Amino acid sequence: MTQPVRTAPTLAEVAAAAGVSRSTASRALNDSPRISEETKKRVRAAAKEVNFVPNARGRALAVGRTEIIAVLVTEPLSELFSDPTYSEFLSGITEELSESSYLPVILQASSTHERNRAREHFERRSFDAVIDVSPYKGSELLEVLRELGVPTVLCGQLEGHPYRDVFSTVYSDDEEGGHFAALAMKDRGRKDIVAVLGPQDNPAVADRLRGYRAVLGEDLPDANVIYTGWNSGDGYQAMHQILAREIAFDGVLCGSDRIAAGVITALNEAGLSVPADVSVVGFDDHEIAARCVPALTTVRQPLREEGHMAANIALDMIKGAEPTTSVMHMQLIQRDSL
Amino acid sequence: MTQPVRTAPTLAEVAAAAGVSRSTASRALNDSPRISEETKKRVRAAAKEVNFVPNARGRALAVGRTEIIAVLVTEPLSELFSDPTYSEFLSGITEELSESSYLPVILQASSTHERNRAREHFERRSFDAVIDVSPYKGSELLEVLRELGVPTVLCGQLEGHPYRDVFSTVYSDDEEGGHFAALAMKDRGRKDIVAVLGPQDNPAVADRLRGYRAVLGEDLPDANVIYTGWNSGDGYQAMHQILAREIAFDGVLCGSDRIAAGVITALNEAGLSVPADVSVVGFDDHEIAARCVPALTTVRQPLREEGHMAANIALDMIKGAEPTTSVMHMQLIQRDSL
DNA sequence: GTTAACGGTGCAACCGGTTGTACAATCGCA
DNA sequence: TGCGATTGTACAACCGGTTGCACCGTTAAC
Repeated sequence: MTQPVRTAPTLAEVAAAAGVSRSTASRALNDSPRISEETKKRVRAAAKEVNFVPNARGRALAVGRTEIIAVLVTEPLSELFSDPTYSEFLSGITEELSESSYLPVILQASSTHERNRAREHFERRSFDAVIDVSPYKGSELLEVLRELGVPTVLCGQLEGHPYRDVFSTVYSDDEEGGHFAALAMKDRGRKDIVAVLGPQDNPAVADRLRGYRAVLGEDLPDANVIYTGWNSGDGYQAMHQILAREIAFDGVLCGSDRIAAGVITALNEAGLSVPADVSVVGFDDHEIAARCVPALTTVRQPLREEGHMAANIALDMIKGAEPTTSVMHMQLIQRDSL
Repeated sequence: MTQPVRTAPTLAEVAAAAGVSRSTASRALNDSPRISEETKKRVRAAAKEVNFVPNARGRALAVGRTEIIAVLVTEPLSELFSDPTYSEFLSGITEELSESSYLPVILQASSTHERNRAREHFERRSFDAVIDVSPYKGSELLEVLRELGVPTVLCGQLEGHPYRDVFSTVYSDDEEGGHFAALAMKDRGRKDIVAVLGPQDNPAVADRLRGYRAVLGEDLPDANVIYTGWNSGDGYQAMHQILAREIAFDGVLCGSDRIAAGVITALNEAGLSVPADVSVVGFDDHEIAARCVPALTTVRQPLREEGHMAANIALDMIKGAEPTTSVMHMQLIQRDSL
């Protein structure tokens, strides 16, 4: 009772239906200038008739491309996506590629097993390019990609990475972002700052903290730095802890806008007013930021644009372009929480 | 200054190096019984020598398979992965496939653009099978897959879904899980129950609630049902809200173990003891459950096994097996929080 | 000594497209 | 009328593997 498996129509059938040769049919469908309008019309009609779609395997072999780009994820997916910013970045990639005929697929390679499979498919040239979302780990795979000469884009700042001249790099300047947020606090005259950051092992978190510190120095003591998750619940809980300590503070720098939302809720519950008593600055310019009460001053990270950029660089490299490095800039979005 | 792009060695080169024909080389590498051990050894040595890996494009064309399985995600990735259970499920898939030569890739298809690209690649037969992680949405794609006869596994219970006879289905029985959790509460003599669930639009959440209700009836009034996120911070915040309401309750059913962890923290802060004053039951049997104080009684959802099952069914269908439906069973894990 | 059986190998076709080149038909122009 | 230029099409090779079948040299059996 299975659906009769319809075997897909081939170019030969289309050609026969249109009364032309395979080559003419191919050129007609690819809109070659050497084919007359009349013939093109006939071939297209025939193709539509039999529901023809060029087979990826045949096409890939002929043109030497699979038109698939792998988005490589070398950390556990749960960890990756607990940071909501990644989905924005990934959207940027798919958005950009949807203009082309390329398809992005996410390749998880956190375990050794997975890495081996991935390696194998890289060697087989299953993908035309690779975008590595978290190049801090899994460097054996990078080694393989380098050897194979697969066009590769690294997302994230790699200090002194040995492959600078082989791979392209895209990142936004997290330290600069921290700078902006901290400067805003300073300009507002805030002197006793608390930071509620994301996970401690996140490199972006470290960079942002460095940015904070460069501006604030001792106004942001070690004891006032809290590492937590990225969600509003995490911010809420962290702020509770801080309030319980009964230390004096007049500003909170947050690792994400959702953290900031939770922080504001907790502050309000404690009878503190934002921004009158305490200033709060978020990070990301997530859509939640504008909806907060008060509307959240935050640092905008051009994630979507970063995705666009990564995708475009990948496409260029497929066409033979040289590797490049591209730094995206942060921007302070002034609203009412400061 | 680019790395000289090493063009990959072909089978012909291996054959030449080993002094045999292409066909013999192919058979030797595929361990055909028709080739002598001696020759195999020679060919393998030659292959190793030039670092030969069969090209995916040529191979795919010849064998009619790409050896890539698409894991289709039709909701926004951020939403999907905010539910931590998915990563476990995905791990199950990759784990199982890593035994084979197949590679799973995640295909995001939430926007129309993305769906169109996906559709195109399905039609081109870029993938040998599809595992749909959230088949509740994006049914046009399912229609396409059905028409194309692409082996497809749906993960999730689809009541009265029209494609039952064409697609395979794998799901774990969420209602049964809710049943188990609620029964445990009832057996313990708890009568005033609060439920802190996941997001309201999640189908699994609805099924679990139905399971709770079937057992508890009016012991779980509507007003005591709270929808929130999946994280401990969310549970913490939700429990704060409940405590603020000053209603009487002696049991909390949680939508995830992380929610439960947050709930317990909040209860303790409020001076309530678990399980003496309040019983708490989690969901998932996440690794956090055993580490809670007190250790968390929870419902184990066999996510990893579900992933294994989905992967295996996909492989079987590729080999021509009929579609099947497979229901995974929940299990109550008794610990100390009840 | 001839032949059948058999193990080992190579030739060539095939998978499904794309593309260089040859060729036929049409046209313009002298 | 004859020529080259131009246009539209088809033939055939190619991408890089796999595989049906024919063929070769042994060895064993008669």
